[in-house]
This record gives sequence, structure tokens and C-alpha cells, in this order.
Amino acid sequence: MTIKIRTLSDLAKVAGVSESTASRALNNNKLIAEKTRIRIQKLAAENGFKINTAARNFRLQKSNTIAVVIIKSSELDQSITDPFVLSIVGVIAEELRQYGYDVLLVSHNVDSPARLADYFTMKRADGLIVFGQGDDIEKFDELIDHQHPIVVWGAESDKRDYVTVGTDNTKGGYLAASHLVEQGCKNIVFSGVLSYETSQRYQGYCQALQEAGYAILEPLEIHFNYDNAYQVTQHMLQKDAFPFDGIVAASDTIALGMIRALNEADIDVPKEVAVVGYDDISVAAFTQPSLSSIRQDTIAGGKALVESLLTLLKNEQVNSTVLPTELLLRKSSVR
Amino acid sequence: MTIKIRTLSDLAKVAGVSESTASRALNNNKLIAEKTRIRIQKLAAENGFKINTAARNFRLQKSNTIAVVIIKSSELDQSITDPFVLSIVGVIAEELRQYGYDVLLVSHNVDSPARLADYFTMKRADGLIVFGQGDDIEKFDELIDHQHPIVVWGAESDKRDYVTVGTDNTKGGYLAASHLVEQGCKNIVFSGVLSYETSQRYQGYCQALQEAGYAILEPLEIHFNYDNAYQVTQHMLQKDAFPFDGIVAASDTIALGMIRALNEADIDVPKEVAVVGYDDISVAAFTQPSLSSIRQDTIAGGKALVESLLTLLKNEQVNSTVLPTELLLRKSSVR
DNA sequence: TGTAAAATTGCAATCGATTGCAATTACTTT
DNA sequence: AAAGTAATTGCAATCGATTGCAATTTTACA
Repeated sequence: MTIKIRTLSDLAKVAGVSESTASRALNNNKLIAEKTRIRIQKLAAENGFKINTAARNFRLQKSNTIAVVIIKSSELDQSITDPFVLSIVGVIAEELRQYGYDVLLVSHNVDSPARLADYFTMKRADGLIVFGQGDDIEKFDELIDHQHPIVVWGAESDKRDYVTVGTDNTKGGYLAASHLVEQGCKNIVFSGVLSYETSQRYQGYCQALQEAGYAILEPLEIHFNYDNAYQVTQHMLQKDAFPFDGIVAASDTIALGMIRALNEADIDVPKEVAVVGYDDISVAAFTQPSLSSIRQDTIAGGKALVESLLTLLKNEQVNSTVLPTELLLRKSSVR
Repeated sequence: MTIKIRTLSDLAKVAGVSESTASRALNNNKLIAEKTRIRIQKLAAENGFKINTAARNFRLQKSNTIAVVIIKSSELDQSITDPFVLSIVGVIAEELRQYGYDVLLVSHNVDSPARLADYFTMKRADGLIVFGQGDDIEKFDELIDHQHPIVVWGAESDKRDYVTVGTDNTKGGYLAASHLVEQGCKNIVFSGVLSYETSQRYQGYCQALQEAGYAILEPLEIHFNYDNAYQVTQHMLQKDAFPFDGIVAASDTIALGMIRALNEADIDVPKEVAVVGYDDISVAAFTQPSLSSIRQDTIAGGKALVESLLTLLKNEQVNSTVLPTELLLRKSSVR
């Protein structure tokens, strides 16, 4: 190896062929005689030559990259560190790798002037998987340009027709709330700021309470992170402003933060306050007490997101997916 | 807006200037008169023109991207879905965003023929943050080319001088094991396959047992995932081959999987078997029983990784970081 | 052997942005 | 007003790979 083969042109020179031949040989183009192809491929391998992806992608006008966008709806929204989101991201990354795609992990502020379509015009991604419809679905819908291959985790929007993958949130909220009703809770509150997705859970909650003839309460303004849930609850307890005996939490993280505050205030869960979480993150079964939760299957979810997106990339139609959901009963809610 | 401004050349044409001027104007180059700059920037903004990153990065020969590489040391290694790793990845993503870098999330098989340096020659990343030294440090060290900006999460290697960020694993193992000794455990086992990082924890464990004059056991071959830990433990229990009264687990995930199996076999934790985990993942405080654990601060870790890498990218020297670590006592180990 | 068809290979344009250097225009200053 | 300096702007090459089409070589067949 006298000179370092850095570019395709170097490779071609050493092989004594033209750049076009070298390029075609590496891409296994049948236009090139098999003998030549093998010779050049071997030469490349021996000299550790790798194609320059940046140049290649630029020329081909595609990025071979899928951006996983996690939308921050506020400064307090730490969904990028939420175990549920991260675990589904892990699944997506692994899945896309098998299809040869790179994964760009991005967190995006709703209020940022940049729009999601920019990822395409800037040629940074061939497709988008988006988390976090946020609280303002109109604003979110504007972000989405369904001219492009985009799949959203969450709830279907009536107004627009982008593809979503998610679980039946209304049913989830309903299951959680009606279970608490059955357990004899009288003062059931929904806990979590209303995003588009969680507002459907809240709808389900409302429906269950209505059927039971109970008063429907305003949801607690708690953000999707553990600390906020803990602090807000602690604060309410200190002010003696916590009259609830049942909680439908919008995420397990929220549920756990609240339970911690309750524990510390010596309030028994589930006897004094019964709690149902949402997501069924992997540790829910091991919390103290173990956490009843509405299951959202991250593996099925991640796979469905990827599959739908890949189909869109092939310019084929895809319908939104609603994954089955169920209530897992554990100790935090069963008296 | 009669014609769509797609490229810099379009923009220049509409603005009535040359491409060079347009380019410089967008980059706020002082060579261009302020009036012109503002005019062109406004034009670009009004027409939603965004620079083509692919073209730009290609021309500039950099990617503006950091690859976060999670190395799979075997098919059973699911570290990309481990909450500890994912949560630190979340921190990294958020941190790098603030510095304007994109994050490429990659899982990489140790046995894959591709080498990490390929990410550079292929111009896919300007720098690498790597997780998972695996069990074969020699093999790993070969992967790492310290000509390039690479920061590794884990333990320092004696042989090579790449930059690492991690916690004091020997101390962690020591703290965990000697605590179990204090609790009166006689038959303490270390649980988790020995990677380079965990073997240091095992060292610490050995040291503690030695000081106590106890027999040192072979570590349990459990992979870094919840299910494997659960299954292996369950299997041992069924075969009546679980003679331990103390467990130093190599991760919280492992600890939780084992505790689940113990719980189901009606073995009391901590009375019959005391358990200490590792990582202090966010839910450790809420498990049943709450999990004693060696803390690894993901926020400090993520920030240190990013900071070190950015320094390397500036062609400056960085030393490896060993973050402080501590034992958090909870119920799983305190009798 | 001659010629048409098939199989290989090469030429040169192209993707879109950046930048050194040259060219032009605008100011100063005498 | 001339000449020199400073401030702007434009020309054209460049980054590395791909690909339509033309050119060349090989094969087939009469």
C-alpha cells in the first residue's frame, strides 16, 4: 500500500479503470464484468476504502437517515429523558439499523421557528418519526407536512391525515378510571398536562366517571417528568390541598413521582390513594408498591412506526395504527 | 413568490447578486455590506429558504454530527434498550443540541467487520461517543482509533490512551460487597457477565470479600437485560441451585430481574437474599423492595462526555474523567 | 472474414454550497 | 480631479460520487 486510497478516484487510478467503472463495481452493477467487479471490490477492501457517505448522499439527493424527533412542548417537558419514549427509541434504532438506515436523534422545540419540513429541504432526513403532539394540535398539525414521509407516535388527528401509530388512549383512560371506580374511589383525579394524546386519556377518564355518576375534576397540571410530579404533589400535600383518593396518571413517571410524595407524607397507596399509571415502563412491576398501569407495547410500537415509515418511503399508502392496550393490575390500585 | 427558491443559486438570482455574495450573506460574513446581508437574509426567511445541509457539510468536509455508538457485544446484549444507557443518551442528545450538533444513534456489533474509524472516513460523524467496551478489551481497543475524536463511557484502559468518562467501578463494587458483608451475608455472589467495566466492579467485590475472609465466587453469567436475569435466576431456583444470600448485581436491570424471580419463589428480599444494584436508574427508589444501588450520575456523565468530546474537537487535550460514585442504601439490602 | 449485436468501459455533467483571489465600486485625501 | 486605499462583490474551482450516453471491445453468426 504505497499511497492511501482515499477517494473513488484514487481507487480507480490504482485499479487502472475509470471512476465510473470503479463506482459501478462497488455498487455491484452488472454492467461491469464480474471479473472487474471482484477485482475492484477486493482492492477496496484490502485498502480499507469506504465510500464517502456525505458525497454519495449528496449526489443521490438522499440522506439514508431517519430523524427521530422528540418535540419539547415546553421547557418543563423532558420527554426526551422519559423512559417510555427512550425505550421506544431504542427499539426504533435497532429496527432501522437492520434496514440500513441511520437514526438522527433530535429534540425540537414546538416554538422554534424551524419547521419539521426543514429536515427534508435541508436534506438531513428521508423520513421522520415524531414524538410529542403537544398540547396544541393545530400548532402541531401545522408542523407536519404530509407531503413528506412522516409517522407520528400518538393519537389520530381529525383535521389532518398524517399517519399515526399509537394506542387507544380513550380506552386506556377509561379502563384506568373505571377500575378505580370499582375499587371504591370517590375522588378520582387525572394527573398530567393535557397534550393531544393525554387529552384523549382524559376523555376516557371523564366517560368512566360520568357513567359512575361522579364529579369530573380538572386535570392536575403536572409535566411529564418525575421531579415535577413529585414536587407538585408534595406542594399540594403541604397545603392540605390533596383531597383525592384515586389518581389516573398520564404516565408512569408521573405516577411514580406522585407516589413518592405520598409515601413520604405517610399516605398509604393504594389504601388511601389508589394509583394507575400509563405506559407500563419496564420497572412498573417492581415499584413500591408495584404500579398498575395501562400498557403501551414499546416493541410493537417501535416496529409499527418503522414499518409504516418504510412503506411511506416506498410511496405506498399506509393507514394509521391503533395498537391494543390493556390495564395491568398491580398493587398500587388494588385494595 | 413566483418561483420556489430551492438553492442558493435561486436565492442569488432573485436577489440579483452572485452565489458567493448570497452564501456570505447567509453566513453573516462581514465582507458583505450589512445592508445587503440583511436584505438577503430577509429574502431567504420570507421564502422559507434553508441551506442544504448535505451539500454544505459535503463542501466543508464535516458532518456536524456526533455519533453515539452503542456496542452490542453479543446477540443477548440489549444495552441499547437499557434504561441507564438510554437515559444518558437522552442527556447527551439534549446537550449536543445546544451546541448545534446532530446526534446519530447507532448500535454496532463488535463482530461486525466495520470499524469505528469508518464513521470518520465515511464522513458520517465528526466525533464519537461510545458505550460498551464489552468483554474483550483488546478487541475493543482495536476498534478505537485514537487519532480521532472519540470519548468512551466506561473504564480506563491501561493499554491505550483514549479518553474515557466513567465512574470508579472498583470502588462501586467494593462498596456494594462490603455493605452486604456488614449486613451479615455469608454467600455473596456477583451477578453479570464480565465486561471490561463490570470486571472492575467484580474486582472491587473480590477485594471486599477478601478483606472479610469470605470465599470468592465465580460471577453469574447474566446478560444486561431484565428478561435474561429473570430467566436465569428462575432456572437456578428451580434446580435448587441458588445458595446465595447476597447479590452484587452489575446493573439495576439485572438486579430487578433477579428480584422478580426471587419474589415469585417466595424468597424474601432482603431478609433471605440481600441485593445491591448498579446505576441507580430513576426508578430504583420505587421498586419493590426499593433497590439499594451504586449511583452513576447520568446527567453529570452525559455532560462530561459531551464536554470532553467538544474539547477534543477543538484539538485540545483532555484527560479521562472518573466521576464520584456512592452507595445508596434502600430496602433491598438493609436488614 | 465481415458485420451486426452484445458486453464493457469511459467521458463529462451534475448535485449545492463555500472561498481564495481578482475585479469592481466607493471613499479619502491631497 | 487624480490617485491611492478601503469596502464590496463576483468568477471559477472545488468537495467525491453517480449515471446517461457515447465509445470501444468482445462475441456471435452468417
